[in-house]
Order: sequence, then structure tokens, then C-alpha cells
Amino acid sequence: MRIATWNVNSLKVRMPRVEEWISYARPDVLCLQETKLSDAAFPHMAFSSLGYESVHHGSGQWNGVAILSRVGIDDPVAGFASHLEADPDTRIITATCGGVTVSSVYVPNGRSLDSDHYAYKLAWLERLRDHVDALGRPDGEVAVCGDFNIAPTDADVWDPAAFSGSTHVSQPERQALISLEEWGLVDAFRRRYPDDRLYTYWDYRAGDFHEHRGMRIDLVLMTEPLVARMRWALVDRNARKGKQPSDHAPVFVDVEAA
DNA sequence: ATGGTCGAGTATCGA
Repeated sequence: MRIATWNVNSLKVRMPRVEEWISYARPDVLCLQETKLSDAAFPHMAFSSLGYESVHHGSGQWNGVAILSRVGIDDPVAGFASHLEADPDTRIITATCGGVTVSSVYVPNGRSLDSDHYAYKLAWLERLRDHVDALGRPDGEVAVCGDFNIAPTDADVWDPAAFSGSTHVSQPERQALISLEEWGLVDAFRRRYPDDRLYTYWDYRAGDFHEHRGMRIDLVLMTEPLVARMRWALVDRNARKGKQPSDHAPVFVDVEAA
């Protein structure tokens, strides 16, 4: 099973690139973030014609998350698990696809360490930790995929000194990721490539992509039973090139059938 | 580090 995640930065603009990518990468499950669409505008039919069922949680203009699957989509839940405080944004959706419980997440950016948006980010991550409790068990098949807006370690940014005092690298944000790992989720891509400097996001400005000034903030977190069956993982940098790319590249992890 | 770029929407703001 190929499980992928991609922050598309407006699905309206990105649809041709997304359709192209689906056609050659053929993910079984694809988590999308920043669709920037209302639910009414989401192109379910176009994805259906490619063989995918889809669920979407969006309010238009900002945020918006989706899951596409060609191995079934059961029990969709928009937002956090129902016993948790509701989120005013549309940043998380969950469904069961081919026996795997999958959440597509768009973690708040945080803007700056002294911002209310940073406090909101940390609170959101605490709720994500509680949400994971409701998803299943560490010995089950759970994957949380998306744009975490956190670089797990200094190896995940092009120049750690350039990010000193910024969001994405702060200790509280990284601790929130560690809390998810302590629950039983594994950063699958890092497991596969322990020492490589590979990024998933590059700012549009200043030629950052071509200068390799990137960050690895798009993650596939999965439980040990899944990561034990991982056979391949990739950041598709080709999808960051060419005409009207997203500023994020898609990431996928291949897991052998149980 | 800032912002040289995008995408929202149509003046700026957010990332």
C-alpha cells in the first residue's frame, strides 16, 4: 500500500499537477492539505474518474484537508474526534482506508513564538495527541500524515542557525512531535533515511528550491506494525519543479500488505 | 534573515 501526503497550496490552482502526479505515482491513499476549497467545490468526480473515493473537510479560502483512496474509505470524521473541543479551522480529517486508520492533518503555522497563533499551534498539537488516542492502538494500523509545520530535528532544516528563535524548530513544537512518537507513531521517512538531508518544503522566494534551502515538515507518522512492513519511501522532488508547482513536494511510503 | 514568490482576493495578508 502506497500512502502519500501533499500540501498542494490551493487545489483549485494545483489540480492539473495533482491529477498528473496521481496518474504516475498511483498512491493507494493520498492525504492533501491546504486545498483552500469549500466542501461544495471539492472535485470528488474528477478523482472518481481516476479511481479514487474522497472525503474533504474545508471551508474555502484557507486550510482544507482531504483523503483520497482507491482501497476504500470508511467512517470519515471531519475535525478532531467528537469528544474533543472542536477546531474552528478545517485542519484534520480521518478515515479508514484498506484497514488503516488515516488522518490528514494541516498543523497551524504558528507565525512567531510571541504570537497567539503559536499558542494556538501548541494547543492544537495537544488535541492532536488526544485525537490519536481515539484513532486506535499503537499495535494497530494507524497513520497520521500531513504538513506538521515542525522540523523534527536540526537535520530537517537547511541551516539551523537561520531558524534560531523561529517557529517550526522550537523545543515545545518538537516536544509535541515526541509525544506522538512516545504514543507509538514513527516518523517513517526518517526511519528509512536516518542520515539524509532531504526536504519536503521550499519557499517560493529567492530561488530557495534550486539552492536547496528547504525544510522537512511534511511527515508520515505510522505505528510500528505498519513501519515494520515499509519497503520504500520517497520525496518526489520532481513534483516541486516545472509549471505552477506547490511549494511542498509529495511524500510517500510503501507498506507491504499484511 | 529577509522576503526577490505565490495564492487568497482585489488591498493587503499569510506562508
